[in-house]
Amino acid sequence: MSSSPLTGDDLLRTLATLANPHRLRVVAALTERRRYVSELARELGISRALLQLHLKKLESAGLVSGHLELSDDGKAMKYYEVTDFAVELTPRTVAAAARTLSDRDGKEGETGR
Amino acid sequence: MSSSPLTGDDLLRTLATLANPHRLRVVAALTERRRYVSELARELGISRALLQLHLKKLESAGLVSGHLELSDDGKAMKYYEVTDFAVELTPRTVAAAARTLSDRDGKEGETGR
DNA sequence: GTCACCTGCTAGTTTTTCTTGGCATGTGCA
DNA sequence: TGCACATGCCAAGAAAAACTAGCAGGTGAC
Repeated sequence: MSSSPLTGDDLLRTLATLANPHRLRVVAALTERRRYVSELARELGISRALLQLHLKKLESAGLVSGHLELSDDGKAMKYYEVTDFAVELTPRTVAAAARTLSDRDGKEGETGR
Repeated sequence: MSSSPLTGDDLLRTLATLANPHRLRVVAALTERRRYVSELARELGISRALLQLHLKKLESAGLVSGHLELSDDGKAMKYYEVTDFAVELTPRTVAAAARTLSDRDGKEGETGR
């Protein structure tokens, strides 16, 4: 329930992260219940390498989180679950966030954040 | 106030469109008041060609709309203003949208739009 | 030992998006 | 006529994101 208005850069990262069909499906699947990487890859019909890349992006954006666990038979499984994010997108919220964007394209390191 | 849940493809388009610092600033500026292209380009400090491209994307995503008008001195000015969009981003809304995604990467032409 | 299943990383290609620069059109004004 | 400002579009290069393929390590079971 982090409905606290994000900074422009965070909003940008969140939007860019969600703006991908695979990642949207990943979030959808994990919303149902948590899953481990290989399981999810099979379910979505994409390669593990690709999925890991998407999971990495989702995780750095704080939308999902992964935890390494040992299954009963001793195998290492990395389980992922969704974070309880909440972002409201309206002209006002976007305008507010835009004002805190770090200079040019987010290259410059600003005070914000 | 179109808080009606978008289809997966529409959500994807909306997210992809907003996931850009220039477009975020454009929305922010237009939220204040409407503006014509050249005016906005000067204000944001970007080239007109670039801005037009961003405006085109924003418009096809339905986030802004432009109207050609004739100024008092007979010049053609294209004024843009923001649309009153509203999108809620939470695991549930994302999951719901993901289920309506057109097959592979949205390449397939579906019924929607 | 060999197979099946789990994780993680990286180099390199392909694809998409972003940007720039130039060119064309039209109006009013000195 | 030449200048200032408006619009629109396109070709081509630059940059960023997506994806593939391959290799590494580890455990349990037959």
